[in-house]
Amino acid sequence: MSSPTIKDVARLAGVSISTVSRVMNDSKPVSPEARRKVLDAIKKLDFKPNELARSLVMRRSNLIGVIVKDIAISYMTEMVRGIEEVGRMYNYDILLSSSYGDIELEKKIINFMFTKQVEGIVLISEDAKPEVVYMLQNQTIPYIQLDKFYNFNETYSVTINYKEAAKEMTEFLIGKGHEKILFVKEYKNAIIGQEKLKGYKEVMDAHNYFSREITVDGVTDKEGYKYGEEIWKIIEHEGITAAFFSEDGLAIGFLNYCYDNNKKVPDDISVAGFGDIKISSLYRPRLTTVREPYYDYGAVAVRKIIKKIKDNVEIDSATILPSSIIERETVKDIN
Amino acid sequence: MSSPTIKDVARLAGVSISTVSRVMNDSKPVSPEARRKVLDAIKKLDFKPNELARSLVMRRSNLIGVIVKDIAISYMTEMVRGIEEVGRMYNYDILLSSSYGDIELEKKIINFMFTKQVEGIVLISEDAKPEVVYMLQNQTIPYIQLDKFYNFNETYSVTINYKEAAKEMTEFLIGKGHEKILFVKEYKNAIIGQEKLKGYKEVMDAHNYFSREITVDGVTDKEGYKYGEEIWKIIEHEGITAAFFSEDGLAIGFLNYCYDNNKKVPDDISVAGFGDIKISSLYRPRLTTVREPYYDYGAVAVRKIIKKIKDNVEIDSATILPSSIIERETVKDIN
DNA sequence: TTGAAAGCGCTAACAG
DNA sequence: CTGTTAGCGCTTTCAA
Repeated sequence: MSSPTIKDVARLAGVSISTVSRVMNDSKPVSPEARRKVLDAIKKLDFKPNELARSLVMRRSNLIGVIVKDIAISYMTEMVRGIEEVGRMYNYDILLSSSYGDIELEKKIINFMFTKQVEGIVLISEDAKPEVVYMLQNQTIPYIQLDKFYNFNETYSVTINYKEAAKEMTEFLIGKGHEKILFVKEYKNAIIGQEKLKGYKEVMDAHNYFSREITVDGVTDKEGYKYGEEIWKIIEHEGITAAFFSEDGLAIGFLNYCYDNNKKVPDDISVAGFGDIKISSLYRPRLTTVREPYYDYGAVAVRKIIKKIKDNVEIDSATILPSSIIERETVKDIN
Repeated sequence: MSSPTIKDVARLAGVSISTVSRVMNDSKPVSPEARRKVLDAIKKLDFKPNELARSLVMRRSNLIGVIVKDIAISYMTEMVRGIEEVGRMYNYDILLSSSYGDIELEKKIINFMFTKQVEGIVLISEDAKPEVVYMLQNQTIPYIQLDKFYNFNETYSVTINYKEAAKEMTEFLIGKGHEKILFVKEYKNAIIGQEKLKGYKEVMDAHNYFSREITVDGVTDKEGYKYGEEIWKIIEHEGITAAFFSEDGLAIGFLNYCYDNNKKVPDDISVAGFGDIKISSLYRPRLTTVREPYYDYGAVAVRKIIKKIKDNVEIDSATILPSSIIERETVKDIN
């Protein structure tokens, strides 16, 4: 009934369990004769080693715990993909859990992952709470935080240079002839949002253009839509020609608002986003935006974790990846 | 250095490891005194039981293996969400792997999951190959297949009644005054696509309307776009007023084609989809479509698996969930 | 109510 | 090259 064990294989092959173990792992020389018998027995019994037992004795679970806020958020999915693909290259498997932003649940999940003996953790929670970060810091398993909005510099992470990226986009807009640019910033105290804002401001200042911002309470299309009217008022009132959203979700929501209210993009207003989430290239008009390498965030993160596991060498706390401007259809050249 | 074990707790508490185990699991009466000492020790050492060891002896991993074609496909994500949320309710964790449609990899993953002692498997591969299904059938771990395009009736699954749903949508379109309706079908031999087509045809026949179909080699917006021109020719040539796509992805691609080629939806052509994937309600104009309960597919699937695990009672091979028509903006009332 | 001991399936000295 | 043995960290008889 229950699956065969190494013992069954040994018995059938007429050797000891050590020999079986040795051929399975190629860990020590085994005579061709014995090897053949073992291999035969394995095939005959359709034997599959119990990884749990192996993990127990090896003290290696080959598991990476991934905690996401919500797997349905498309950019998180991209990250998970990166994690999974390179994880598999190194024979690591993914234990996945969603926290839905519930901090107590998140803490429970982390503890739970410890009990499952994960060898590393990547936390994708958008806005990890200090308590949680603290938990992670005060233990020995390597971890990386992949937070799109908040990130604590003391923590291991992989990001782009948000400020530089925002500067580039602002320059891009200016290059297209825009001087009155509105910056729409996510959340109130999102650290990363602040960075983007800084970049925008620096460039505007350098050009002696008047900078104008509005902060929106959220990051999704819902909020972009909700604030549409308010944003539009500013646009009209101040003669804004381009709106630079700190998040694609917000931009898409605003695009929806425009569609529903008969404002033409980019004729009536140019809009730029930040992130290049999946929908941005699918939507019409296609969103011009800053591309963040989500897949690579994940890929690099596991790579760092695995390196730490293998070599136990301290990893640099932050890795900065390149970003780029993706020009599509929502920004008009008004030169 | 390494984390404390049950032995350490026992030593510190001055009791045997059995006693520690008993208080952890409430498995047998323990004197209040001993319990207190154990609890103290646990707290003092910040002891976390090793689930691997426990699983080994209990022969229960509390793991459900989930194999998806690609986690970045949005409806799959929804399913995974359902799996995860109800899984957690029963204390099951998700071991996630993507197959990217590679059948050899898929088989490897399945075997691998067996070695990890998963207690159940849910396979979300869009078009599981017979070989793979065969593997699943010839072993004892419960499994469920969640395939959107192909599904083998002999296999455990949870779906909607595709034919009925397509009938409803066709009736809906007719109710809006459309008589010349084009059905755009995914793939060549997708069984589920056939079902939808049947539903459409039955209704058209019943009304004595001429049915017209085209089969497209794919299911995503890419193909919907690619076939846009061909579809449009048919529309013009045959005076079609509404196009019913067997998949939302296809419909979105076609909507993009229309946008890029200055065809107005729904003024020039009405379009309906099937699935209600995430983008369908975000896109403008919003897509009128058939809603499939993706989250519930996943939720019901695990529930069935867990029931099988717990009660070892045979589960009905297919569960049919309700679907519904979501009326939005892409279908015009031409009555 | 408790502890000793066996064992889950496997790996890794150790001796031969 | 091979078998014996001692665990990995935990649960669970079995006696006491």
